[in-house]
Amino acid sequence: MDKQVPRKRTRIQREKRELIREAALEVFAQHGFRGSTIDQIAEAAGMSKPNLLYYFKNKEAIFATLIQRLLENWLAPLREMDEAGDPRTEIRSYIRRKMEMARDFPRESRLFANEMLQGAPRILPTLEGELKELVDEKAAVIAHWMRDGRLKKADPYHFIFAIWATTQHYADFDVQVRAVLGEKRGGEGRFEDAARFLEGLFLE
Amino acid sequence: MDKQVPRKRTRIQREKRELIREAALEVFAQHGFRGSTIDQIAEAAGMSKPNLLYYFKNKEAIFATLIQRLLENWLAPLREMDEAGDPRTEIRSYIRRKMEMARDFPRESRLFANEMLQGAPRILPTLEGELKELVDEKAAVIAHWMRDGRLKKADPYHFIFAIWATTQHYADFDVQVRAVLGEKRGGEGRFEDAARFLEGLFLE
DNA sequence: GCAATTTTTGACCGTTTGGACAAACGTTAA
DNA sequence: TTAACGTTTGTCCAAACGGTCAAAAATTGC
Repeated sequence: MDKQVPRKRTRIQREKRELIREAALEVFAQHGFRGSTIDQIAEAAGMSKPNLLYYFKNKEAIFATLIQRLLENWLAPLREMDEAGDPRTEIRSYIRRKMEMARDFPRESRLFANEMLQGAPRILPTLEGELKELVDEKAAVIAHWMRDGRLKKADPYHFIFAIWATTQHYADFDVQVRAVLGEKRGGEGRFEDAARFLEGLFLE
Repeated sequence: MDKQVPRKRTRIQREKRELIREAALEVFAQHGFRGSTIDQIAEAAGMSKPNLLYYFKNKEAIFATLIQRLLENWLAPLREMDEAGDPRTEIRSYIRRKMEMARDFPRESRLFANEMLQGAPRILPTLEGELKELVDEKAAVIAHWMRDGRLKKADPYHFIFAIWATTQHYADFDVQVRAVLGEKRGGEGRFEDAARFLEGLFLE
């Protein structure tokens, strides 16, 4: 039984694999896994399909590396929430960071949303394991802050959900947001406006 | 040029078309338009592919009727918000209704989310037209309430976005919510808990 | 009961899809 | 120069896909 040892990668392999990931993110985020084709990704990456399949053994493998990398970045901001810090400052920077992610990495957000809509077939274990653990921990921190009267009392889990929902909304439903806000308010400033609003909402 | 007159429909046609819509909603909501196949929908509806295509001329046509019906129901709750009513009561019932929709019609919510993620190719005009008009109108109502000191001051547009985002989150990201809440709190009561939390968030 | 109509089916078609493969091409280092 | 290795391409395949069609089966109206 020859184990699948991760081969040493050449410079070209590293570059091309990154290029493919970039292209695949674009395509998967818009059409989901089943709705995307290898040809689409290959074209977006400026190479032929067989060439792409030289770097990734199949469609699943491309998706897998994206999802894996996504989850690392996804949990990072919440991890940074520090029990020792000032509650309001901590919450405020968490909202800020989440909002910046919605602005700067909308495709990652949409990829995640797509996976959720499909019932999270590939990351359910991570959600029930790593994510749940992290949220349990941070919810306890928030609950503690609330008990000490340093934050308005509320359900800490739904508090976290609400921050997720509202911030990611500006990435996932960006079309709708821009359509409703129209020319004037739908410009670049919309993320800044949203961040300010959310700070008021969650920290009033 | 023979116009496509909407034929009179038999009882069977009405029933089967409804059955197909039901099946298609299930499939489209999970996989999006491109990710869904006619065969999948036909099987979910308990009929053969050619039989399904006897009732709808193609995949697009099925999707179109779903989207059309969806938009009507989607705007209804916001339409009911009444300027003459008590602001806090109006907001509270809007949140309640939206939350009930997330609980009772999660597939509709996911279908909508899927369309958004793909850039709303089929409903962008409606968003820029009908939806924007409605939101403009209701945002003005809310702004008025706020100016009169009957509601805490905030940006009315982002206020509405936040209600959409948080309520729909419990339908679209249901897997995640259940995974994080776990056995105990992830049961049927989660929608009620969420509704209570959101009332506090938006109205306190 | 029977003719007209509606519904269902199986067989089929052209295209797209994920993926395999060998051959050709390029690069490097002895 | 050449052998070894990494990269790219064109060709091919089987399965899945969206959709058509004629004919069979079921239903309806008289």
